[in-house]
Amino acid sequence: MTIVQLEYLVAVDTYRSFNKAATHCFVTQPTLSLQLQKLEDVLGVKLFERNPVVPTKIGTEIIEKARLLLDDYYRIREVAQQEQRALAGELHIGVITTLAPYLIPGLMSRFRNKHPGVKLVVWEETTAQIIHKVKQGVIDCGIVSTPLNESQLLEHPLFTEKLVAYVDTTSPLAQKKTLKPEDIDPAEIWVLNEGHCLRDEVLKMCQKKREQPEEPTYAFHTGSLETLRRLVDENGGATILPELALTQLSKEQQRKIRPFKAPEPTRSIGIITPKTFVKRRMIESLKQEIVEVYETAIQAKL
DNA sequence: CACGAAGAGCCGAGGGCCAT
DNA sequence: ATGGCCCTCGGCTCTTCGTG
Repeated sequence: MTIVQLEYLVAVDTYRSFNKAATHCFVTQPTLSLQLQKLEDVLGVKLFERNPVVPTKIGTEIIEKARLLLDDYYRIREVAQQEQRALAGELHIGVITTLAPYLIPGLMSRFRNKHPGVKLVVWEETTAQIIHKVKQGVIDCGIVSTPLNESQLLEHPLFTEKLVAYVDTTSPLAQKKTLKPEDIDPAEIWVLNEGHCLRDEVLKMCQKKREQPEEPTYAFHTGSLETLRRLVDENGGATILPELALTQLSKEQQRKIRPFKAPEPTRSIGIITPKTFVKRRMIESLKQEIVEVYETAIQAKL
């Protein structure tokens, strides 16, 4: 049994025609027929019915295994090719909406300068959508809040950022210089809509010391931290923001920041990939650039 | 290292089968 | 009868392996 025979097998299944499969494999039809015949001889089973070309029951089972095996074979080749070449190609990344506006602009320009051969394609999504797309192979990796504990995925840690309160001057919370999570009433803060991991983290954090879990009173369905911040500016109240969202604030806005007392609440950001991910060098470079963008942004804020 | 035999893989030509 | 599809056959090229 050879890889070529398995490629012919899968091609015949795909095109359901020896002729079209042969054209696709860049050989003549007799060559493909002969190889398939040999494969059938070696395996001792008939893989296809002819006229019309339909896989047999055992053929269907074998084709399924052949597809998996060829997938691994192509991955091995890609790994070897990547080692030989400069970084090139496309890298599809999913980024959670609470991170993308503060990370991606800087990351795009840095990455393009260092790796001009790589085209970054970024998808701004919720965590659930990113997990789904990574598992489906639609995107190569996702930048999300970790841990997720998904058995099919690998998590590569990037950085841990602090969470702070953003409090309007009219709020009683503004009287304190530092806060404890239990100072904040979850029913009285602006939060993201459902599906965003930061919403869950914030509600969990504020409800730790409360007996009855509370749902936020304010109803505004947004996935944007900028909208939350402006809601506080215009309507009063408070919200919880990650550190990266504090860059580029005006002096007046900076006065609304209230850090938490130690141990400060944080969120961990990491890259998720399928366990069998291929573009290792690209993702390693991506990790390095993200950490540098984060550190530069945090230092600029200080 | 050079050479020849054997085997593998390919192609074009031609034939058989089947549906229209 | 015709056309499409697949199989078989004969011959060519290339690679591998054994031998001197």
